[in-house]
Amino acid sequence: MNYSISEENYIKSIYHLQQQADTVTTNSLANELQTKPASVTDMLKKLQVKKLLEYEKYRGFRLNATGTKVALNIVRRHRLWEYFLVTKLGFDWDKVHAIAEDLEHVSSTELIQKLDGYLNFPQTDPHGDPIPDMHGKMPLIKQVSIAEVPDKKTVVVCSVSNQSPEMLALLKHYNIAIGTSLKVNKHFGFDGSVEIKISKQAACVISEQVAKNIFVHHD
Amino acid sequence: MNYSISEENYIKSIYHLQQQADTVTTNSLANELQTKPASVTDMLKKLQVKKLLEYEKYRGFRLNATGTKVALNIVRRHRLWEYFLVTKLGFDWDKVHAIAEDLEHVSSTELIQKLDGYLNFPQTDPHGDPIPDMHGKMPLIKQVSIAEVPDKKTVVVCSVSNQSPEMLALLKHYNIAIGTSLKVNKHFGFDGSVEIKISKQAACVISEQVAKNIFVHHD
DNA sequence: AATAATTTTTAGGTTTGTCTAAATTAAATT
DNA sequence: AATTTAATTTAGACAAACCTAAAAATTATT
Repeated sequence: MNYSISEENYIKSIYHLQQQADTVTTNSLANELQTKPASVTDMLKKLQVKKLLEYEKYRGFRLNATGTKVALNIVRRHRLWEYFLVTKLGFDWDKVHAIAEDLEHVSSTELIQKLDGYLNFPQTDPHGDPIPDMHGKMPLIKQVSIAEVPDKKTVVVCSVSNQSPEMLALLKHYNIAIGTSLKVNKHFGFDGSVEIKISKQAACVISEQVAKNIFVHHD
Repeated sequence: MNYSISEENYIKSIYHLQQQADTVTTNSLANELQTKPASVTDMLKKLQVKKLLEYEKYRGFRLNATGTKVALNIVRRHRLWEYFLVTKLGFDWDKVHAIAEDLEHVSSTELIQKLDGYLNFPQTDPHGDPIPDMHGKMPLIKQVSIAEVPDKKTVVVCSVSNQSPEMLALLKHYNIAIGTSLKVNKHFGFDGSVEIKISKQAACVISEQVAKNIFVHHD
């Protein structure tokens, strides 16, 4: 099956919204896609006819197994291209999203297979988000926020849940990026702040709010 | 200015047809694009309004300066992607066209700039066709068919004008590809056939017809 | 030069994806 | 429980890009 760019964008957005709430509403999807609720309803009918989702009028909707597989394929393409743009073309990781948004719709399976191999089968994209395999299987990467890491443990940053410009500025200031290895020295019970140490830099303290948004995995 | 995928396909096809005849007809364009003449007329009106071509009813049409620039940009993107697909992803050069056809419509200038740099500013695509630069300037590569090369000269294959499956099979048989270096030993006046020698392989004779279709430049 | 054949354009219709405005259903409030 | 508010859907239009069939213009043939 082949889907239009528009259909793919809807499928992908539904998939993303489902990660948070398990059933998606017309308004939230319209908002996500910067379109009008009436347009969403129109497209839902189409996707339902194509048997990609469960949909009951006025009741919300969610992707079924087929729809999820399609979504994961789009996510796979998106994240592989992001990885390519950062590691090969030298883009900053916070600037690749829009371009990957276009590239993800080029749907040659052979292209994606070869790209995957060329990139050496990366497990996560530059933001630390896992890249589904050909069959839609996500690599399991146990990730924990810094707030939950025991003292004295060394970990590797693998994703950042809040990607606002403010957060990115902060990360740049602390010199933290995906792949950065750091040691969690001590948690301060009073305000939940955490002292961390990055390789040869001086130790520094991050607030609980920041600690909760930086995810890491054991080394 | 930004153009739709459809508009870009029309512009590119007009450009290609202009290379041969200098004014393009509705039917030939319809044929090139696998569409109907009526659809072509519709699009021509649009492109005329956007001031990309000279068009007189019933009289044929051609891209103006602006249109040509747009076309060259699309050609540039197409050829850079083809080069990428072959040299980085390991595709066969005769299989990349369709995929590049999709990739060429991703129109981020920054993407193409970085891709160009990553590929080391190639002058020609895998078929030996020149890649226009950012401003639409084509690199001048003096190319001559093997039939015209003087005896005893060593040259590098840079393009093949006939790209039929039969021709490609022949090239594969002789072990000739873009970039292959070969020595032109001797022209046989009787039938125009030519003896060539490729690096460590035994010398072989190609027919005049083949010699006329393989273009080379001096080393 | 008149007619036949071909090419191109116009007229009007279809599909996809969007929209606004109105109607309907569900949820929240009193 | 009745009513107000909010969310969703329907109805009807619109633009882009395509189509078929008919009309108009050009080119070729006799």
